[in-house]
Amino acid sequence: MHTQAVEDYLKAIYKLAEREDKVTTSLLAEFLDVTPASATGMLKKLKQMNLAAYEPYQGVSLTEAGQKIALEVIRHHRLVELYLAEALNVPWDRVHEEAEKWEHVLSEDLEDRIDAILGHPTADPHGAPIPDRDGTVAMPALSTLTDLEAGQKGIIVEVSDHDSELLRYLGAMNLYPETEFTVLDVAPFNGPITIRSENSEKILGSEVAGYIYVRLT
Amino acid sequence: MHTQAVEDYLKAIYKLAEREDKVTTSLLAEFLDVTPASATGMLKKLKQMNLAAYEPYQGVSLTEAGQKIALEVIRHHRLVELYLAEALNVPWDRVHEEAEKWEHVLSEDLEDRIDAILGHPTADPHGAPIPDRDGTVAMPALSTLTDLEAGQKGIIVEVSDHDSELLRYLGAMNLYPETEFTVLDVAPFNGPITIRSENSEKILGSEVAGYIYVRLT
DNA sequence: GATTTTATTTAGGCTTACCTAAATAATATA
DNA sequence: TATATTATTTAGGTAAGCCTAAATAAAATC
Repeated sequence: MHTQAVEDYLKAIYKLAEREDKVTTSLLAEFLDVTPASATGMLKKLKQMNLAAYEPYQGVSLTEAGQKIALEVIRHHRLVELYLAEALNVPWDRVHEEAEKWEHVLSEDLEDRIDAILGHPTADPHGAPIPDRDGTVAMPALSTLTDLEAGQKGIIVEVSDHDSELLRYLGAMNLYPETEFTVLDVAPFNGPITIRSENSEKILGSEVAGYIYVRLT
Repeated sequence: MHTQAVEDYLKAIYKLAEREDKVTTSLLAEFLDVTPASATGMLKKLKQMNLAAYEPYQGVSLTEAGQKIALEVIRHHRLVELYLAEALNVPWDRVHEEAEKWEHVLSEDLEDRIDAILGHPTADPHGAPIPDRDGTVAMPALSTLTDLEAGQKGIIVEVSDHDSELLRYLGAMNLYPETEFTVLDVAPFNGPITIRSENSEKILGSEVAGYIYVRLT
């Protein structure tokens, strides 16, 4: 078993690598809310443990072993999030922070029980995919709502879970994963996007729209 | 929030004080599986924080503040144990170790949800009382099975949860809390005790019988 | 190409909670 | 009472994981 800090770093590197082409020390440090110096120290350690490929000044990436652990942690996290939402009715804007603590104390046995009770789910409450036990994840190429044009129809697949304020806002508008919609209007110059879903019109600013990942239907 | 080590020490002191008239450094150290020197260090710290009354060479006891925290931790632990057993079907000989990890990451909000789902229970799967939110515990004076004589009837209230081997043994015999029984025979010289419960006779060695807490009916 | 700015690393410290070994206090025994 | 045994504490050290400040490398700008 690795320390919580090691697990957190691996998870962070994995997540950053998904959306940045180079994971730098300072990016990682900012993400984890530590100083770059602390991140440097941990990166050396991760390299030492063969969990990350790291060359000074050149950024970092995960080794296969590191990625495996990262995916295990993410699997724990997302299973717990879903369990909290489904079984304990924790509102979706709070599951993230609770799961952040639980993911590190979940035994494999309990993971299996939760997985079974939930019926081997494939996505967490925000629509993020739950990695398999063996470390495979479905990673469909998604658009964000800002990529669409008036007239297009789609379905919400996932929403960013980093800001709970955003989640409350979306929840209040009933914009959850699986929600279908039609784009009615896209105002120019990064203006608001108007959509129709569940028979009501909703107007979203472009920043919010950028946090909503969709699939065209 | 206190560190996990602080919480563990407070809980240990509370539990030891229940059954020993003096909680010494070495007793505590043995219970927590650390060296007496380490325990001394933590006791100084707990005194410093006003959580424990401690005089060198004189043993330790909890202050009111310390006891409050200890009871909160124990409440968390026992609620989680029960939840694991009821909701996730974790066998009763394993709930203790899982709860040991969870008790430190349980938010008050989640505690409330679990408490409500379980219907505000008063005892964990081993029959140990669950402290109230405000820190009150029912502490009935219990006998152990070894205190009884042939012919007496009783009900199992609680069993010791420290040894999972014991729990499996008792579980195999269906001797859970709430089980009613009649003492048929008590062999002399700490010999085996024969009881009848659920229409079958069971013979228990005196060591095992000493771990079973009962109430006469 | 020289200089400034930004990114990153190194150096040295801190805290928590543990350890071992040595010293001292309390208790038991002769 | 003197001595031996046991219990406890003190002293000094280790490992993680964080910090700040100073040094250095890389990139951007003149």
